[in-house]
Amino acid sequence: MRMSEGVEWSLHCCWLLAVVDRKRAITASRLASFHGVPEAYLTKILKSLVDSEILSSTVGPRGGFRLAREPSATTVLAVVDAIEGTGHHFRCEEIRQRGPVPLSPTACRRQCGIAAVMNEAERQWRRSLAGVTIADLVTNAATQSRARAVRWADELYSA
Amino acid sequence: MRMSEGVEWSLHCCWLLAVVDRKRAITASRLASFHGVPEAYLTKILKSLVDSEILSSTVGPRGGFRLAREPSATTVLAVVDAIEGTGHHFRCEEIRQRGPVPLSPTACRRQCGIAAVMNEAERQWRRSLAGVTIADLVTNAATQSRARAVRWADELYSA
DNA sequence: GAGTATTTACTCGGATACTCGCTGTCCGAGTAGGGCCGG
DNA sequence: CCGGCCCTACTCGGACAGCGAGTATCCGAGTAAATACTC
Repeated sequence: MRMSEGVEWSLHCCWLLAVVDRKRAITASRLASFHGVPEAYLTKILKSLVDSEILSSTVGPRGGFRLAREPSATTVLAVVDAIEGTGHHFRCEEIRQRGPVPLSPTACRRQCGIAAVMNEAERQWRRSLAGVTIADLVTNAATQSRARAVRWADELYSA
Repeated sequence: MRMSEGVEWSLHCCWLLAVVDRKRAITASRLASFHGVPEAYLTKILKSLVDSEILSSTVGPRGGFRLAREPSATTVLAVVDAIEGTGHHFRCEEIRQRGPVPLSPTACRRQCGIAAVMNEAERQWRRSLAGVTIADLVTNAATQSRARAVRWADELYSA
């Protein structure tokens, strides 16, 4: 049950886009270079974020990606869901209805107790992630982190 | 980020072992039959539980598996960890140290803010799972579920 | 100098291979119960 | 009848294939800016 690598990349990209000027788009190539990750695959990840309306993309010269909304309007949970999908971690296969002595369908109206426990835990997980926004990530970031991002972005603009 | 199927099987097996008489071992073959899952693979799963000292196994005739401790002494979290491993869901690859403008190692002493958020969410998830034991699962189960398990076990004993 | 058609370079997006972990299976080592023999 | 020995059937455990999701990559369609030309 490891989380996809794309989640880390996505959050770092959102963070970077929030730190630098939002009016200026950043290309997938630049984002990949800054983070030291393969460009082609990152593009695929970014597309998922666009599909979820977390980022917006502009094609052609001077194009690239930018945040679709204010940083405070996008939660970490939304980013995770965009990459990992919204399906439950624990998928109840209803094995209580299998075997030589299956439980009657009427008794299965009530959700399996095991699934209930797992889903409740996942709910707590989602609640925690829903409480943090991209803006919070920027606020809590170390000064040095923000500084290097801004410096890098300035070099981009001057060139 | 889907959870392994073995988790569901493990929890159902632990539940069943807790419901029936604990002094009597149940073979992997019987457990697989009751739940309608492949026996060979279930054996592999059960071995993980034995390695984690959640179950104990007895070989030879009249052998099988049984709970290693009281049902109230084993949490759902322990079962999940036994199958999925204790590694973090979110593995921080420290991409802030990569790229053309890497963050200085001294600044990386403090944990990456993104990793901190993800780990906190996982902590909430684990806390929720740690609050439920196998005994709780038995208590909360529907009467019909317990009844069919006991009936099935009785047939086993009589044979 | 201003407007416009054209060029052009640059962007994203979908179709296409590759890898690793979960899934599934098999047969062999080891053991404890059950039967047999002897006293 | 009772005790001990041997046999046997049954159990788990580790080694061996198969598949699907995630990972990684490439090239083509589309676009908006820059440019050159005309009025």
